[in-house]
Amino acid sequence: MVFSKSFGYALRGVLYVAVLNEEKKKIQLDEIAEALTVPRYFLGKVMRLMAKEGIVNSEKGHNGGFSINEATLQTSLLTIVSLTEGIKRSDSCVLRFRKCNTYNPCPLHNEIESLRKQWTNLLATTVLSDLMKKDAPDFIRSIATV
Amino acid sequence: MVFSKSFGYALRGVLYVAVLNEEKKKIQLDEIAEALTVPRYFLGKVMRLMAKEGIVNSEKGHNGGFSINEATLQTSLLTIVSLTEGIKRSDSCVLRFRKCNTYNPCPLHNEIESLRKQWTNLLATTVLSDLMKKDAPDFIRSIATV
DNA sequence: AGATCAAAGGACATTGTTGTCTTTTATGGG
DNA sequence: CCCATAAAAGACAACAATGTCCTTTGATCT
Repeated sequence: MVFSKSFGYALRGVLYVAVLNEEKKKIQLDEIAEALTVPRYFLGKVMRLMAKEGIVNSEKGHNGGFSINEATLQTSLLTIVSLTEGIKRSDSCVLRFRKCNTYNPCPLHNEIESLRKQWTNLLATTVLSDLMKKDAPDFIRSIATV
Repeated sequence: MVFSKSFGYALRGVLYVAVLNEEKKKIQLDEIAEALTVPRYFLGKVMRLMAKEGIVNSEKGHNGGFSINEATLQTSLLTIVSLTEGIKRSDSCVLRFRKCNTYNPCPLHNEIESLRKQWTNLLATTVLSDLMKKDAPDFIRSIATV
């Protein structure tokens, strides 16, 4: 129930671009990294992945930078988790028992499945716009550092 | 909601010792590692930690090996998680927002806290004896490999 | 066209987890 | 007392996640 740093950088980076969309359409990596106090080049890789997956737009050169698109605000947390966590948190048994599944469940299988479903459901139904506050400066403060 | 390999090795190693207690009191590392198909020396470190924390007993030399004690079967999953996961999965915000807490909650704070509590409660109230089956061979098969 | 800007991409360092091997220490048996 | 045995302990290798730096690519502006 703890996600990678990559996930945190991705989420907060995209949210930063999204919340500033009213003010300026294009945001540069340097600004994001500084505002969020996040390692610049590592954030670059993460944002690149977000752009490649169509969650944000990115443009090179003069007046380049990251900007939101039609998909951005409707992107679910589950999408970002999936992209940044790889296949790590798959459906393997939490207790790391052998061949634990519906037909051959470990002793906690049902309880764990129930929690896992609630958890996945929360991530799947929460989209980025659900997380944003109207008050941009206040919101930025809330995502500024870990 | 996925634990480290160390956790899995610790849990399954201790369970193996516990379920064989009827047959023989002392179990050697070699046997555990082979039965569970687990890296021997790494398991050694993990079992050493379990012994140091009093979750199992260990004795050197002739007729040495690991054995259970009064605490073993009453050890909770939360205890083993805490020992093997360090302080990683602490109470920091799952969304990795800044200073997220009761007074300054992130947008998902309450939902996440609720799930986190259910999860912690499950781990805290489940002890090793809850996981074990009467049928030792069958149980060993169920924990034999990941 | 040339200069400049900003993301893309690749090389490499650091750190933490996992895995392997060797030596040391403690215990019981002959 | 000496030897065999088994865990303890420490050194080191492999691997993945994270973090840093440098070069390349593509776009815009003059």
